[in-house]
Amino acid sequence: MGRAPCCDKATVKRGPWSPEEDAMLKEYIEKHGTGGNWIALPQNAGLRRCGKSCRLRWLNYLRPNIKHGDFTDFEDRVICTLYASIGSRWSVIAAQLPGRTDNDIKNYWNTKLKKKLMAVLPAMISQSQRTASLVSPLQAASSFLFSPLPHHIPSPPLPSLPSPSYYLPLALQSSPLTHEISFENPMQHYQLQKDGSGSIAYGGSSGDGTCSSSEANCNFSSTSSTVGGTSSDRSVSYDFYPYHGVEEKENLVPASSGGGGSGCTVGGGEWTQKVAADKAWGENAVTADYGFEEIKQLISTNISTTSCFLFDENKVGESVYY
DNA sequence: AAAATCAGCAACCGCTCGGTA
DNA sequence: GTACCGAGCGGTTGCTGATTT
Repeated sequence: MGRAPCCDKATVKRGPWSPEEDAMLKEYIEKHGTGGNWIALPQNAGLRRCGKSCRLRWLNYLRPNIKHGDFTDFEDRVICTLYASIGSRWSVIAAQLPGRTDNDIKNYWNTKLKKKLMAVLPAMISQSQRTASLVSPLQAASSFLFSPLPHHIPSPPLPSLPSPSYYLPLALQSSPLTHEISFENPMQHYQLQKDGSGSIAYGGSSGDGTCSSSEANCNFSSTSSTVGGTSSDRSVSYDFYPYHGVEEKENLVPASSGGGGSGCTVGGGEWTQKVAADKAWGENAVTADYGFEEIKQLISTNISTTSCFLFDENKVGESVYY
């Protein structure tokens, strides 16, 4: 037996919304709010629409401060970085981009961003293979696609951040920041140091957790991490997007209790994702025929190498977790 | 100029999750 | 403890305008 439909499809209007319907819905919600009951709302508002349809229309189109149109490089980066970290959780990604809806981002990814990456990656991969570059194909692709972020983004001081070292992509950082503050503070400078296990962990500096607009090394994005030291000492400066709004299970796990120094784990392992070893850039031949998963894995691999810095010199090609 | 193809996006569908009786 | 219900989410569909043949 199937689930009962949420509304009577025979009496409910479907398809595109007319301006009149938009006006009715907008007027009703502005006057009365949603009342936390989308099912009853269309009837109260005098609309012959399904409650779900009303909700969708409001959230994706009529809600105030909705941004439509071109996505900026900054938004592209946020989407790519978060997609690599958490996958297709569009609502979470949308929460990081004020004015953007999950539907918008999803459409944008599927129609443009994915293709953009696909178009550039093959060339970048072959280049990195030719030059045995330390820069991953996706890093190169990202640099190619996205110009550096402007340094004039206002950055009021951030609250202190936890100081322990972490083995997680900082894109998964659960921050107490408000949405607005988070947006105003898209960058956070972290120092990474190689630890004794061969992995490199984050070392957040709680006392100096600000990133003023005048700081020249505020190069947000995992794909544009700058190597702050020599390749031998592997001291790396890393700038990240303070991610918040994730569930408890996604919270950072301190290195001391986490993956034992051999991997990047998330929560109780529920979000642990295996990245196929043979997708590791530079390790094996990579074809230009990328599918959705391949792109994700490539990005993930990139995140692993630039955000987690978990490449184990002794076990090259071993599965990487994040 | 017309037909075919492509791309973008709004909207729908069905599932999961959380709250509650 | 469980069944039910509504909200929310992500995947998919289908319409429409743009572009190509």
